[in-house]
Amino acid sequence: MRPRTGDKRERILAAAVKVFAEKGFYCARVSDVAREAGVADGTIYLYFASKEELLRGLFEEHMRRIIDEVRGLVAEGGTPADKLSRVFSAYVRFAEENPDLAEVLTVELRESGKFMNEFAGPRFGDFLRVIEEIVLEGQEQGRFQRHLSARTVTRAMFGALDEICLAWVMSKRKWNLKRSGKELLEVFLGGLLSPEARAGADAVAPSQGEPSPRAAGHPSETSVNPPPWRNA
Amino acid sequence: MRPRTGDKRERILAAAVKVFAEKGFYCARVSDVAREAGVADGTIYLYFASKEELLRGLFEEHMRRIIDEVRGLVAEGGTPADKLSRVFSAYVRFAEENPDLAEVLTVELRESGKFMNEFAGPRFGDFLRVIEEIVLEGQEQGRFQRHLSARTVTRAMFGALDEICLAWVMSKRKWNLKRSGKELLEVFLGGLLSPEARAGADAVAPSQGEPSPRAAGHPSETSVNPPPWRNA
Amino acid sequence: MRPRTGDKRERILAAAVKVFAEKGFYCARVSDVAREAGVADGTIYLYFASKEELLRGLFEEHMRRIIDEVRGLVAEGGTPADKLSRVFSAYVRFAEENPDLAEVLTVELRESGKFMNEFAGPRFGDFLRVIEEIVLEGQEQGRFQRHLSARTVTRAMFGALDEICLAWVMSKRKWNLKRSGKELLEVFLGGLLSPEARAGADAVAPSQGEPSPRAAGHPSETSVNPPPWRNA
Amino acid sequence: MRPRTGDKRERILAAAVKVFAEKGFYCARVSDVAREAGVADGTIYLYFASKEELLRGLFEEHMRRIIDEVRGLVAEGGTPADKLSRVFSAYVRFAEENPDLAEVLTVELRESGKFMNEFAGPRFGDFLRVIEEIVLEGQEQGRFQRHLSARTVTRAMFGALDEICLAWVMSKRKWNLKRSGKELLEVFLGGLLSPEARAGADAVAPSQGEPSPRAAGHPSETSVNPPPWRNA
DNA sequence: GATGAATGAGCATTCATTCAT
DNA sequence: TATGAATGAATGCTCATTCAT
Repeated sequence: MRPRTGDKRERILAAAVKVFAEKGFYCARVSDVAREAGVADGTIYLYFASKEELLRGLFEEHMRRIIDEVRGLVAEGGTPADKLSRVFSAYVRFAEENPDLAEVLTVELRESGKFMNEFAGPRFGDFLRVIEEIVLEGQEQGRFQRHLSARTVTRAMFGALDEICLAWVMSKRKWNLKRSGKELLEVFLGGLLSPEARAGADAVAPSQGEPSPRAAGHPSETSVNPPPWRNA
Repeated sequence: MRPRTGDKRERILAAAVKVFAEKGFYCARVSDVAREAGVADGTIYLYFASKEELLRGLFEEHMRRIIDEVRGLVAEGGTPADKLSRVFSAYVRFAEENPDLAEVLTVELRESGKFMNEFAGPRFGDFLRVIEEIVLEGQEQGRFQRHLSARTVTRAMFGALDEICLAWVMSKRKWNLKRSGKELLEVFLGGLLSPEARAGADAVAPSQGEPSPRAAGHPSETSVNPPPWRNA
Repeated sequence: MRPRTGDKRERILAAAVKVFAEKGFYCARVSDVAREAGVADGTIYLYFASKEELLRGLFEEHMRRIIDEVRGLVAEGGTPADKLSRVFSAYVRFAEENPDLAEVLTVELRESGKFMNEFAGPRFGDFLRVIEEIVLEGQEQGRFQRHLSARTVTRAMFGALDEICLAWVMSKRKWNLKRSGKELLEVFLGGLLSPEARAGADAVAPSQGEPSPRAAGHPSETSVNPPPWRNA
Repeated sequence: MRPRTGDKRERILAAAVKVFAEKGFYCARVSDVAREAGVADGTIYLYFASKEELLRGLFEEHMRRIIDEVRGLVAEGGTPADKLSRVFSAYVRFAEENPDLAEVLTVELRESGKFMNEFAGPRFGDFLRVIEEIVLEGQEQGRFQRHLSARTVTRAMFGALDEICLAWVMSKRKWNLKRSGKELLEVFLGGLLSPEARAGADAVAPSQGEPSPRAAGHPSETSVNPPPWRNA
């Protein structure tokens, strides 16, 4: 019944994600987005004040969703390691399911400090804070090493995850991203867990459950995980 | 009136680093670079075929230097952990000493996959390969966990380091980057080292030399390491 | 304020004719054409892909019209001499009525062989072919001398007509072009007609109707037909 | 012994002819001319004040030679028809021997009225005047039709000759230009000669000396004189 | 004289944004 | 609301010309 008023805004945002991912924000023309969305150029300005506002809108919209989802995952409880595990999985799944969006958020987030500071910053900070709280919780519980800066570790985890996802997107999705996410989690937990926690049952040992996994290591691995670079 | 410092090509490259870092590649005007370099607009085109070639030149030039330096560090020998330690330190020092360049390399490296694949790719791949070889060596020696994908770990390390450095640059260098680099190394070695290696003397235990450092963790730490986000 | 006369594309083409005639294609700036047309610079690019395409468009448009008109004149029938007479008259009238256009077509047609061959060539060839057919017809009927190359004669007629018109245009229209056209026709028919045809009634004897016209020749003539050169 | 001071000027002029013929005056770069001449860009400015002066110099130089040559031919005496015959032959030979120069003089002479009026005009006028005098002489002697404007006829002859030569140059010299020149002369004399002169022995009847020349006319002719247009 | 690196005015073209319909 | 033709400021790049060597 509703004449899909909201629909058009969504179509524009979706088109923007696709076009920005393809050509980059600066190379993308507003008319490209309009064509992709099936609306007139001018129509975009009924919903967004400018091309930059369109990017900001895109950011706000999706980051809110992502943060909400991550908060939900954290609220499910469990050990901090469990929570991190869920967050890593969610992040990877998100990138797999929305590669264009992942690319835009990842790449454009960095383009221009001005941009980032002006509006990407706040939301992005919220996102990092949610993760940081998990790390802090782990440190308070004595499960994570206390002498590490939670902030640094958090940002590092984000950087690592983000880089892996970007590499995966840019390489045209040529390898198993889920598995990479699990390895990442394993590495970070390995580095984070305190000796006591490590001795206990807390550790999430993803691939260690399989006895003598892949003893030969990298040779066979190559076919499983094609190099993130070497795109040619 | 005209500064005679250094070769004109170098002056242009240096100016490009500064201007691109300030405004981003797309927002920077060629005439901005020219003014910064103290040359006429046209002069830039005597050394670079286009604005894009200027960026490419900047990339080539500096990546080569960085890779050479890293290779030198690796050639100094020692355990893989030692090598990683030196690489992490060098990377951090590089970012500290060339924040503008670090920002440009980091940010523009991501802008547009086309871009990356065309010319950033090769050099960037070389860089990653050098690190990957350290990881592979560690795995072959049984010091690093064999079941992890060296490629994934390598890319994750780069992503983490890069993110930390970018955060530091963007936050106007408000905290001790060297220390963050050491923590990063500790986390990754913690996740990488095999149980046997961990038991031995191989582990680089950066902050563990100080007995129970900063048991209170984050509260006091906050003032030491201001948040990487929260730029205001 | 904005003149609504005619279609915008037409206005731009008309402006281009005027500006190109005044300053020549290469010296004319696109913004000159825009100002003359009363549109914004960018508007021109809604109708023509480039400055060069604007010239091509101008060519196509007018040559088509001219060729159609000449074809119509030929279709009216009569002896080949009659047809040539009509074509010569039409050409002269066209130059008189569209001096700017005549100048552009004439001058730019020659500028650069690349140019000519690429797009002026086809239409221009069509134009010449129409005339050549008249000459061939005359030769077949035995009215025109058969040993002459129809092609050479055709091209010579075009060159002569064109030169006369250009001289007239460049001299600021200072003399009677129609009369020059008639003389030209007379000269060419004099050279073309076969002895038999000349003896018959076929010859168009333009000024011979007037008994011993202007026996004194050039002295008095000078004031009637000011020199085509000597523009001052 | 002379260090060839004049030599360099000649080399530059020759290079300019070649380059201007290839790319046209406006598309040719001064550095193209310099490279072709084997001198530095700046050197050109030791001999010519500007790019335009270079063109003007080229014009002056060659037109003077041409005019002198034509004057010499006229001074050889004979009937006006003989003189015209020699002039036509010389013009054609000139184009055959200097196609690049012919193209430049022909094409650039027309590009831009400003150009022509400012400096090409005078020399070009001299050239035409020499021919006009032949025509006037013929009219005074009663050999050429008196009622025709000598000026118009002269300009027409030039236009026709010029057009034929240009077509020949542009078509990559694909046919016999000398023969076309002879036909042109024949046509013009045919149109010019007064009935009395025609009856006498004055007429130059180029191909009529050969009995029943080419009775079949144009069919076989096609292979002799490939079409001036139809470049493809 | 000769050079060619450097200059910077000039211009074609793009594209975010507007607004009459 | 929606349109898309029109706008015109903005900018990468060219190239004739200069001048220190």
